[in-house]
Amino acid sequence: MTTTPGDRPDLPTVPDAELLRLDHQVCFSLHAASRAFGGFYRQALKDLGLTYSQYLVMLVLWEHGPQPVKAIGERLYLDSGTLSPLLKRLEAAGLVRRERSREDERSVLIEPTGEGADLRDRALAVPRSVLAATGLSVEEVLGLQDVLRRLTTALGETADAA
Amino acid sequence: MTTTPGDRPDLPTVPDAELLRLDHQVCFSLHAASRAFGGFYRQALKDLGLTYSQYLVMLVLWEHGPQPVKAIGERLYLDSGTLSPLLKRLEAAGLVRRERSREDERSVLIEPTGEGADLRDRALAVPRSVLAATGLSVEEVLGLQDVLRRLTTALGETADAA
DNA sequence: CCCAATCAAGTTGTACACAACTTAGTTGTG
DNA sequence: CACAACTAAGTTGTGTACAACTTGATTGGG
Repeated sequence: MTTTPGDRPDLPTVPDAELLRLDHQVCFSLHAASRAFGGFYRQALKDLGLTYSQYLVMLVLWEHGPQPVKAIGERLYLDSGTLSPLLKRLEAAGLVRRERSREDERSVLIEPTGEGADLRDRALAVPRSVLAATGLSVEEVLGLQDVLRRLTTALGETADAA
Repeated sequence: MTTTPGDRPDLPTVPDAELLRLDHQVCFSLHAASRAFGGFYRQALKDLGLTYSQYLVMLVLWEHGPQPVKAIGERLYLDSGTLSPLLKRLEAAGLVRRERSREDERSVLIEPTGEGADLRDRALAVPRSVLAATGLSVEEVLGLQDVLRRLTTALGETADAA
């Protein structure tokens, strides 16, 4: 016990109840903020006919062009169990095409349709309203992202270790 | 590029692509961090037989005692659509009792069983390992929480407005 | 007193997320 | 060449989230 994360020699004597409360607040405030974001995006994306996760996939396609399911999954940290049905829904909505690769028959290439590509212009309104809605300064946003990325990396590594 | 974030008067001229990318990173890094946390908790809670959300409910019950579904929902920002099935699973696991209130027959009181109360001691190990796994200093954790809480509030308010 | 509005839970339907598994295609090595 | 190991998608099952709705209880205004 008495885990000392780095820079202070005197934080060991944190009582159980405090630790529990601190922990509760970290994981929970993150969870709550993520869901609040989800709620905002649900509104903002409603007339584009996209869910938040579908929007993330379209962002990847708009930014990096056609690519296999695997590559999309690596960018978004999602596996085929999540992406396969999601991509089928995007296909059913007429926004992407799914095409089995000739070079490697295991791979399926995802590419935006004309309609999917056109959607990008309308999607530009979304980030503007989101940025305004956060009420955060740009410095805070950048700082937040830095902490979150380190957190994601650290948690990912310990998960691998376990 | 005109990458002058924040404190200058000339930030309006942020090009579309930048805005889109910034936005992508905020919502996505939050989403990714939240899911990384989820993965870590999945491991840490496995031998307690709890999911992350069930753990949050138990935290509320351990900290504030027996209370109606409504109150739990207000603390965790969850509605009955999420809580009702979750609480049934906790009941089936023998960790809580659900009892219709006599004063107000609409309300259902949730209270930990003996087994549910006992689980608290074993759960104390979880926050220790989580705190260690984050790799963050206490200052960073507190700063993070502050930003996240303001973010949640701000996004919640604009959602109400819409 | 009565009934419309409100309220707490629960239900239904959709969409992630993810573990565990299956299927089919590819690759490296003996 | 053969075949085991690996890989990419997809499938299945469980568990959140959340909108929209239903049910039954409570309450406030006329």
